[in-house]
Amino acid sequence: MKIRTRFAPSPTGYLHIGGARTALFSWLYAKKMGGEFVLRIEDTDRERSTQEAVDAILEGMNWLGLSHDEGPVYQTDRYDRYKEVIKTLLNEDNAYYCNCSRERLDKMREEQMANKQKPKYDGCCRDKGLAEAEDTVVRFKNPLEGDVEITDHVRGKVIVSNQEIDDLIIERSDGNPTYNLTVVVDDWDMKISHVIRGDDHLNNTPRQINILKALNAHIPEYAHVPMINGTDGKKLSKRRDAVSVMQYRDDGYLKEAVINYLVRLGWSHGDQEIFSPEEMIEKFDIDDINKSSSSLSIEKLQWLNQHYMKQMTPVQLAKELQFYIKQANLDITDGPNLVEVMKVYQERCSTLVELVEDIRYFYEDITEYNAKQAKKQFKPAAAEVLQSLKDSYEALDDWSAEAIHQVLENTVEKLEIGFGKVGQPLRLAVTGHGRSPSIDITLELLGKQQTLIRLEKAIEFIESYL
RNA sequence: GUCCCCAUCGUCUAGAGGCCUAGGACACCUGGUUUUCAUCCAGGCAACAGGGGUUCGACUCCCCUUGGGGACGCCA
Repeated sequence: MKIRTRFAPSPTGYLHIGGARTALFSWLYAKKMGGEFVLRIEDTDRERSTQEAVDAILEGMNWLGLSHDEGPVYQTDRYDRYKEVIKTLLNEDNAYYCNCSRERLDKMREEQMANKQKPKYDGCCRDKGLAEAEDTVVRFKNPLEGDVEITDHVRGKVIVSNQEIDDLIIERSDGNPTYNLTVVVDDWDMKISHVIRGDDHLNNTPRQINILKALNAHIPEYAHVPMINGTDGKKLSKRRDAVSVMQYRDDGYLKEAVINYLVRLGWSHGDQEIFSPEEMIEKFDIDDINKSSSSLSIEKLQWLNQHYMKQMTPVQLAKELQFYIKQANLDITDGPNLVEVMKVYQERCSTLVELVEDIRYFYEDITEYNAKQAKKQFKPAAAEVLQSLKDSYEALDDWSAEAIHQVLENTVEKLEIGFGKVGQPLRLAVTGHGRSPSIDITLELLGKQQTLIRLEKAIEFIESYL
């Protein structure tokens, strides 16, 4: 049998990080098995589904490179089919019309809760043989006795008593089918062999299996993957955590890092931390997915991101950075060649956003000096050092890192002070803060003219301070 | 409340009864390299939730407790 997996989000918001991981797992498994990955949009909730959300999900999938082999299939395009299945269920006495009012249902639930019982539909209309009417819904006739057994690739065997499951609504009073019916029909029709989805659906599985059985349909294999918690170990929260996948891109993370981070959340292969896409496909297996939920760790993501940034070629990195340069409103037309800057900067940052900010001084005037550094480096004596450097650099024709470095050494010797007393004030003068690549390379990239201007400014700054 | 699921360092995890004095990674700390920062290298701190069984022997199996999560919708 051909392996077919699917990702079936409901378009009520962006693609969130947990959904992305589920999609990744489904995608990896399909790829590994030489199967197909289907994208299905579960938009039967007409109230909440939006086109913007569909676009956002597609954008997220696209960014991560989780391409689908089939779809996107929209459930709203398949209403005729759902109607047909519901009719079959009705005809075969596996479903019935129900005219219980919402008020009655609400009241019943309340009473059951008060009686320390699990709220369940009491089957009031189950044997009434009601006909379709204005306010009727269709309910599935769940078996009254026996157990449902789920064999899950992550959980193992899970057994649920049918007494725990009530007669769920499969068609709303407005004629729209509901989730539990549509997933079942779609997974069946689309010949989905493996349903890989979030843990939150585990409780729905027994009722879905019952519907499948009533339909005499093939029951797929299941893998319910655990949830992802926020950085504090609690449920993901929009306020604390970056939940949307695109937020990670905007925050300066490479898709390679995000994918690698996600694959290791709930899955592992021995002690290996870094996986190329090919390795992931080769080594991933749904039987190796962990049972317990995991928490997000931005530090680890940052480490992975830095790893992938270091691994890129300067040209690739420069290309990748374009998006962030635009976002940061930085104009790089005047200043050193970006690729050259990447060469000396790519090991120094953990996100692309940070990288843009770190190289900003090459392309824009310094508006202020880092206060802490200024206090430390811009002491009165530094003005003299900077003046000496400025004089020497002014006279320097060969603006190469080697020559620049030679000047530095000469200055150290001439003034009889330590390297730190020269290098650090100089670094602060030209970059505005205390960190940069080797100071000679930094100056070379910055250029002679800018170097002299900034030295002059720094000297003025120190003198005005006195 | 009822049902279902889960439980190893702060975090991600290895561990499928003896290989465990519980391994790796991130973070953190220390030292080295670096005129700075970062990288890199060396080292360190740090966990089997608790209690009962089963067994010659439990991180590994069973039960209970505790703690966390999920479901209980005319949402998906």
